[in-house]
Amino acid sequence: MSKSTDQLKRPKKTYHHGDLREVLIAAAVKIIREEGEDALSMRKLATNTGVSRTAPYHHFGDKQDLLCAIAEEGFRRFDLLFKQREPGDDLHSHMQRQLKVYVNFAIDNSEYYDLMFSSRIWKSSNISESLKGKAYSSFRGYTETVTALCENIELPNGVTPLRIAQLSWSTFHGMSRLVIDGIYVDKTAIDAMLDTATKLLIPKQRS
Amino acid sequence: MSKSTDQLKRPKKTYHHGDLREVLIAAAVKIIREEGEDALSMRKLATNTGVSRTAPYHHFGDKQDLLCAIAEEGFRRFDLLFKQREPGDDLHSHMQRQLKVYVNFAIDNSEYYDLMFSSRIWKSSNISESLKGKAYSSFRGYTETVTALCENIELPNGVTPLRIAQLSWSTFHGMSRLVIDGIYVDKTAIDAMLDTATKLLIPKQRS
DNA sequence: TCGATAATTTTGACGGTGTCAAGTTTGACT
DNA sequence: AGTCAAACTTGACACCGTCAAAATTATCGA
Repeated sequence: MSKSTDQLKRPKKTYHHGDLREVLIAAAVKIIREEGEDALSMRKLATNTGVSRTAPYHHFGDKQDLLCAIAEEGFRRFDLLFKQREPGDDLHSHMQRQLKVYVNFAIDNSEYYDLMFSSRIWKSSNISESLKGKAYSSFRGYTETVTALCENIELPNGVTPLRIAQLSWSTFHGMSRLVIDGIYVDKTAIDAMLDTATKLLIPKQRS
Repeated sequence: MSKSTDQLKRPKKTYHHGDLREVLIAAAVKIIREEGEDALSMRKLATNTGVSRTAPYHHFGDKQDLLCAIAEEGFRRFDLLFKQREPGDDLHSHMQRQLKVYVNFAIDNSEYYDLMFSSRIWKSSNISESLKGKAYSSFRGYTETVTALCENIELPNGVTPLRIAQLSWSTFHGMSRLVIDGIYVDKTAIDAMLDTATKLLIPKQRS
């Protein structure tokens, strides 16, 4: 009886299962984290969740579609971490902190990061528009921060803030991937590398 | 008659097919380049080559084993390109040129580069030792060049040549991957980014 | 030259995968 | 209460990696 009144504003709860969609995403992330991306199959995912093989196809048109949803969730979590700025923090210290946040996020949440920058997703034609939008807005935010940082700083000839942003993003992405993909094994060197990166790439002042 | 005398020194030609192993690698690379890595299956590879489904398993214990062989071939080709230094070229110009060689190789030969730095390969336990060796020697060579470059240069506090090598490698790897994986689409900006990278990361002289 | 031997390739089989088509159950709304 | 659509299941198909056993073929010693 009170049920029907609750119903008015509740888009989350779906008909049969509760909210299969969210459960599926969580279960998929769990499989990837514990057994690797290759171990994720739609069938295993369905079985683990307790539904039949093709049930997920009612929430995701495709396996690819599921992967996009996970990537998007990754960007959501990343933004939450990356956006926050401690008060009373000058821009340079803020930036320095954020770089570590970036790389640490990538390493500690590689289930997400892998998909956020997966070639399978970005090279395919059926990447979701919302994922694209989220990713681009992340990069735009990053570029703006770097640009602000470059004000009142004398840059070398022909070097623009945009270039520094692209370049440093490449650097942190590359570093993250080398660790995630198992090529760099010495994680303890990461901090030192980040410090060096800050000194060379993120300008404080140039003498 | 002359056949048996030829036989003395010829480890290449194998018994039945000729040299299936090399042919398989080439065919695999072709499939990856034309249809993407996902499209490569042992069965299709066999069919394309004109042998039965399981014939490749006599030359590669595993699909993984085949991928390792391709990656190794990739490092072989990369080394050929990267090693050569034009005479009468000072170290800094040499380095500047090599960075473009690196990124161009990665982009133009992504069939190889993808596998050379593939997490599937590097995170698995059955990566071949020879591949490991080849990869490490590549990085060592790079580090040595950067170190030589840093001689007589005053580096910022706490920055070592090794760090610069690691950092710049990360940068070029990251840049390559962002392009290869379809995240950076504007390839025309690459040259400008590389110039900026040289200015900031590869020291000529610090004022 | 022939026959043994080992390298090479094939056929058959098993369990796993993505996903489409058709049917069945179930919740919500009039 | 009955309709309708959303959610889910069962069945089927064409692939996939790879193991075991059989068949083929090249090489070498006699």
